[in-house]
Amino acid sequence: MATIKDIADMAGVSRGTVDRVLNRRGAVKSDTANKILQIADTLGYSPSLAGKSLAARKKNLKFGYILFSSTQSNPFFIDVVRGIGDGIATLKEYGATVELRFTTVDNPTRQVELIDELVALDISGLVITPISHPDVRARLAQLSAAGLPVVTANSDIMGCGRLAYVGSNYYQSGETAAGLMNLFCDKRARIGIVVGSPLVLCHSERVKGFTEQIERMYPGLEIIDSVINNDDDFESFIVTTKMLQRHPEINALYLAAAGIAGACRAVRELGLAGRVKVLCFDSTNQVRELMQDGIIMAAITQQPFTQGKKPLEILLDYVALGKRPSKEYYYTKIEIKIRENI
Amino acid sequence: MATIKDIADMAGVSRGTVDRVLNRRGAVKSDTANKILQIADTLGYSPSLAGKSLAARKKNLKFGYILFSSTQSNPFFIDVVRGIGDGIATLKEYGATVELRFTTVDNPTRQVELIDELVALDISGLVITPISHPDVRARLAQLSAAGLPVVTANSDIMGCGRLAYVGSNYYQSGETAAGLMNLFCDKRARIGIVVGSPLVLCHSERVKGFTEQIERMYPGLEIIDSVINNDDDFESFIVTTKMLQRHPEINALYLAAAGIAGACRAVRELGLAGRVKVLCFDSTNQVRELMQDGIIMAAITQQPFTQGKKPLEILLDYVALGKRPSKEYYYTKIEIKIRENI
DNA sequence: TTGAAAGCGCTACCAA
DNA sequence: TTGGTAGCGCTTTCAA
Repeated sequence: MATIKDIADMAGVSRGTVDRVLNRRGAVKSDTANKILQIADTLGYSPSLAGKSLAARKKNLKFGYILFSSTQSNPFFIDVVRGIGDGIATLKEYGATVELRFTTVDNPTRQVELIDELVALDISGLVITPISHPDVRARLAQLSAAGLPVVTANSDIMGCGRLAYVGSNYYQSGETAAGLMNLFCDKRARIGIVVGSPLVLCHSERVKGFTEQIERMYPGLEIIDSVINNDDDFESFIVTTKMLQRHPEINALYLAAAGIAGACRAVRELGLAGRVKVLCFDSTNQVRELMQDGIIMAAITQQPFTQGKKPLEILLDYVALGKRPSKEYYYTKIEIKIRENI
Repeated sequence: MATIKDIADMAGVSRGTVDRVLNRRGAVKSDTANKILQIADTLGYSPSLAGKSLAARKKNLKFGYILFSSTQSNPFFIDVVRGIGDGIATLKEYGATVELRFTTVDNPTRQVELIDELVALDISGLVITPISHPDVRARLAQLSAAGLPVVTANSDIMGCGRLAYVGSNYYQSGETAAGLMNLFCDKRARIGIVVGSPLVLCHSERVKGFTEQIERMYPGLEIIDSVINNDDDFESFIVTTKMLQRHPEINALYLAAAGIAGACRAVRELGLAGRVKVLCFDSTNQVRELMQDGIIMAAITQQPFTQGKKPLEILLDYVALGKRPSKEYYYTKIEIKIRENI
């Protein structure tokens, strides 16, 4: 519980000097500096967050947050937005504010525009759910290089020099799905896959992890067919129905995208409820109900709340408290939900 | 982002007066008080934690923490202790310290002694993993009545007037186990149960939730037999072996206690690996390995870290920031772990 | 019943 | 290269 004042007293210097040494601002004679570091070390000094936070108020920090997909189109993002709200409340402690913007998944140009808009607002940090597009990557790389800390959330983008990524490990989620499927089907299944779009990175990673883990570990699982539903319930119903009719031997469905209700409706209308085992991602009220009805066996979930909030905390620590994130990848927990624990 | 100063200025009074009104200390003329409350309301005032935390340092708060079972006897508590350590670090911000004591599960007299020892140290809050015994309950009730805030952790005790409970919902864990068993065994299983001791509340709740959920929802699951292992690996091996020999029709094991390795060894030595499906609680390195080997299918876990840390935060909020806990039961998440996501 | 001021730990700024 | 000081929001104490 040593404070800067303690150190200053012991070293016979002023608090300003100690501050300069510990935070590398301004020049200090190396003798004094060493002495101060030495004392700080033996005292086990660790700065008080409360003190820092109080002092940071004068800075009037502002952060930017760009999220793709609005809450309407995908219920998953409702909890992400709740997390962001909670993060904003925390930042208020530091007198910091957040500028939040939304984009759609398919408009990289617009996303770059939004980035520029926020930068013009003089933000000192940016959280973004980046669209996988060279233009976005280039703009982010440029900003990072210029010293603006960037944190990616929910979806990552390589080689842009960002500070950290917060989100799910989609590949491992896919592996987990494979393991679950193996247990649920007693090591023997013929599987149909429904995916949103091969272009959405998180969906394709989920499929990749799933198939590769099956190849490695579960020879009894066989992937029969795979269809695309573009995350749309109606399309999902159509393509799933067709797949199940085409391959009556399918006895398990792996839903790696949204459009879950549509796929489940296909199962139900073909009279396959309970006979075809269904595994999906993310938990919504719809999923909950479908579990109660015995259509869906299990859902693998992310931590949307954390994925909304944590990135802001990382930026704050970095900018206001001078603390680099302790790791580059903040993978959230991969949870398995069934009827009883959802 | 209104501050006490803002309110004071607008009301034309001093900060002291505002403080007296907002925190109900000292007497204030009701006219002034109303005016201040009114202004605070329209400004949407919410106190700054940083400010409070800084001011709280002068109080030199001290809390007590009594945990039963040492880290040696039960690996689950290693993570609980890690959580406590993290909580202590947080409290340091507030200049608060924690006195930590350990007891064994079977010595309520000793636990009461420890409580008294801590009270003599003039603590302003107590976290305890209480032993289910009238003496403990009575002492806690007495302290709570006298105004000492008490939070129970990991295990609860009724009717002692405690502020809150942080821990798992063991009954619901049992229900979740039933649901999982049903999915893993394709709605049809003959189950053997291994339990630590019918006297340990959390074990009996796990069994109760399990059997009741089976009665309600899963008619294909049949409980064949149940044995007691006193949480000991060697005993566990013996009784599990005997049970499996006595009932060769058993094809699923529900392990509701410690002594997991012993039970699994019985399965292995009888050549039943893979044929008898094993479900257990809490994740340790042993459990991890047994999953890799395909002996254990899944583990249902608590959140030991949170269960160690959260109680301290609740006490701090209550004592230092004057914030009552938002709920009485802080149930931690019931997680399902398989080979891929453990 | 109220006001004034000091102090909790840290940072920023000005003066030396 | 260093010291001194004011101020962030809140609590507490002393004086009025």
